[in-house]
Amino acid sequence: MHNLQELFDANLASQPLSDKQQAVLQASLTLFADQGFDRTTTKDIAQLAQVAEGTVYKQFKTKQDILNAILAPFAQDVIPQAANEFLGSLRDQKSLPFADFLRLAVKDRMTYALDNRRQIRILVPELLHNADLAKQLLAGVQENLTNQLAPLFGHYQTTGELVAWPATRIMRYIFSIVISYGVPAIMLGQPVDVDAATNEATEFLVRGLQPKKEE
Amino acid sequence: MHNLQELFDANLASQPLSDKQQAVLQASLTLFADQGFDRTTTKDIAQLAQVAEGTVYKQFKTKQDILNAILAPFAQDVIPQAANEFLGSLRDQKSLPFADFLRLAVKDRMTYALDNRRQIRILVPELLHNADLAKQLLAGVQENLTNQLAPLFGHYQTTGELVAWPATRIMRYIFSIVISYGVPAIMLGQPVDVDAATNEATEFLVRGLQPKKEE
Amino acid sequence: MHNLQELFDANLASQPLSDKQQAVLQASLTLFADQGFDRTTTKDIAQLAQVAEGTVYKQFKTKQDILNAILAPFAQDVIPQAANEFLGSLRDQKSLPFADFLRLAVKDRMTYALDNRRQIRILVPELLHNADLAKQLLAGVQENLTNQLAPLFGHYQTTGELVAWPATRIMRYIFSIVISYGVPAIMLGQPVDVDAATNEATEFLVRGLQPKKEE
Amino acid sequence: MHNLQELFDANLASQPLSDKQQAVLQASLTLFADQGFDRTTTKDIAQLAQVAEGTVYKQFKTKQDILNAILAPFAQDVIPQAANEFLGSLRDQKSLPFADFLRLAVKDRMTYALDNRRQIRILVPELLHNADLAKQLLAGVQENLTNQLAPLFGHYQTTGELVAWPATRIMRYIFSIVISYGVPAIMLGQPVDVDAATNEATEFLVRGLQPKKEE
DNA sequence: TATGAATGAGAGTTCATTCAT
DNA sequence: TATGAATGAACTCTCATTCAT
Repeated sequence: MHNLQELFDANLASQPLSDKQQAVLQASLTLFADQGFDRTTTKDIAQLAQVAEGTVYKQFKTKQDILNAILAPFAQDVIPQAANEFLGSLRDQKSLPFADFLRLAVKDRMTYALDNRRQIRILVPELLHNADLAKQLLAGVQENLTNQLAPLFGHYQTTGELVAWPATRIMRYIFSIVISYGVPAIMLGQPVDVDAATNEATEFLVRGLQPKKEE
Repeated sequence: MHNLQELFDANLASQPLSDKQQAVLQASLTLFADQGFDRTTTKDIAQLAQVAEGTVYKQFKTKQDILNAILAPFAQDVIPQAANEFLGSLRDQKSLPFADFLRLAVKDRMTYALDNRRQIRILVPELLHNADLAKQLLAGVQENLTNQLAPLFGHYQTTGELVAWPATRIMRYIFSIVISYGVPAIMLGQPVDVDAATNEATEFLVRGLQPKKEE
Repeated sequence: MHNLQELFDANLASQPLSDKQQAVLQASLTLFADQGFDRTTTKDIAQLAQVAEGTVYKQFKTKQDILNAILAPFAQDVIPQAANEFLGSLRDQKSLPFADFLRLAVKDRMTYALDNRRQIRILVPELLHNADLAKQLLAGVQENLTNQLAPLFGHYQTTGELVAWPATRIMRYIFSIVISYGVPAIMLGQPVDVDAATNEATEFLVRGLQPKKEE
Repeated sequence: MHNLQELFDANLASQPLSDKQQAVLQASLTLFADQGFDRTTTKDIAQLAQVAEGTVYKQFKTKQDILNAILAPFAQDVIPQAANEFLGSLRDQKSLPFADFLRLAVKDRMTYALDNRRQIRILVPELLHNADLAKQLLAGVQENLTNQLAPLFGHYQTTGELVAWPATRIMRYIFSIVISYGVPAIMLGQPVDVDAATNEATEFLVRGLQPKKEE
């Protein structure tokens, strides 16, 4: 399960949210992503969710709480969960050549990003205007990557398939290249050919991350 | 002149803007970047600019107009201008090895991004919630890069120093790697060692963009 | 039975009110007295009464109806009832010296006021913002006192123990002095030594209401 | 200047309040007194004051602030000021017989209460639901009376014109009798014949507060 | 009968914008 | 030109009341 949306839905199901409350969250997700949090009124949300405005406030005390309910899984559970899950499956395949591992990882993360376009559209502006959230998220990601990815990279560095750079640096490149292919979809809603993008991105990353002959 | 701020100032100077109007724009730039457009009130702007609220509306008919005055240079003139300027200087140095050219380009663009952190912080959320602006900007960048960079890349591809990929693809990689080094500064205001970052980024890009031996 | 609370409960018992409805009224009495009618929500009432919000509306069609159910006994039945009861017992003791009668009356009314602190706390603001209720109550009290107390005062005026003022004037002084000793309890919940207060109040009232030697 | 209204107005004049802001306060005073604070909407206030609703919030940040602006003078400055002023004038007339002093004091305070009916109507419900305000006010009054009235009473006790009770007890009787004559005006807006009421009240108080022959 | 989720009118408050000075 | 008091539409949020279960 790599889709934040699914985790999000699962999260909601774990709380006893009525159909109408679910509708409120779905409507909020859509509207916050399209228009931004500040440009979305609670009236808009109520209309799209087909409920009364008061209903919006039955589950969530404030409009900000709705945003939190949408973003909390990102900053707290969802990202690490997804990463663990993904990394768990990778660990069993250490025998894979680095290029194949990279292809899998790139495709996985690219799919993940595309599946959660709307959450990303909401998260990005929030990170820019909320330094606390930004630091919290960065710390979570940092810790997760350091603990989980460093060993994996270490393995491929030992086999001579991966350049001997710090895990953070390697991740920076993978992450930014993957994101760069997601931007048209996230920003403009344009469709992305995941397989083609994966191939292109992987091809470039493998070149850049392979040790040189003399290294 | 690679600093958008300078172009921006120059732009303003071309119009007859009083000192107070300049102060309004400076205050708006700061506040929009820090708190976001929607969370900045015209009262905030007036206070920071040390003018009366009515004065804000002497030059700009609406709050949105202030945003436009800040962002217009990006989407219309400033980016292409800067690119032209930069490219012009590069064209004279075609004899440079690709790695040196790349290092110059990376440092230039990284400095550029860092110098214009605040504008980027304003622009990004706006692009996410304003598809028109996004398309307009993308088109401008696209055209600029295609017309100006394609020949440059062609040159290095001819000399066998640059892999035979389309200009767009090459630019995507350069751009996303450069941006990845700017993120901590843009998002969190953390200082960046431009020289170290340039070296790291260039090292990786050169590896990834060099033709393989057998190519 | 001098406690309005008891009459109130008796009143309620005469109507077929379920335990839950009783709980609603008790909770309302407490909350209206502490926070005021307007600052008490039906949710507050439901929570304190340990019933669902809908249950509040089974017996009482509106929130205002609850207030009426609490205040009606005051304006209609309760005050006159209590007065009659009190006066009946006094009539049998006409032989009492005025000072002793006054002491009994003062203690009785002071106890009464203290026992019904909460109702008074609710009633006072309501009287200030509801001229009709105020007139209704005043008329009831006036009539009651005129009919019942005037003869009693007449008796003591005949015996030369009570100054020859109109019953209303005499009652005004008794009432306001009694109330003045109840204020700390009613307003601040501070305990009152009823016996000491009775003695003080009676001492002063007897001085003020005794005919002068030459009268 | 015994009218709280005048002190209040003076207070406002000391702040630079525009005509519209004054109108807002006047309208609030009227409406809070007539309907109660909670039953008065800011729309009501704006309409009566003939201003826009936003104007209500130019001087006062919240509706509660308007209430504070009306009540603050009572709890903080105005009551002590008025008392001092009154007491100062009395001190020069120590030679007055107690009965004449009492008549002056009663008339003064009765006029004061009647002139400030509306503030009292607002203050009373607020005191009942706001223990802090109640304590604050009580403390202020207590201190003021103790410091200023005790000596005055002491004087008349020395001359044998006033019973040897504590100042608090004496004040309690004066205050409650005066208030009792103000109630019809405060509660129902009925006119009061101040001179007649003063005579009645003074007559009773003098009887009750004169030392007995044998004392 | 009792529940509590749902309702929606209306409350307090904000803020971009206007305009008399 | 610059001011800032004034505006009023629109926002977030509350809460008395209803009604399907």
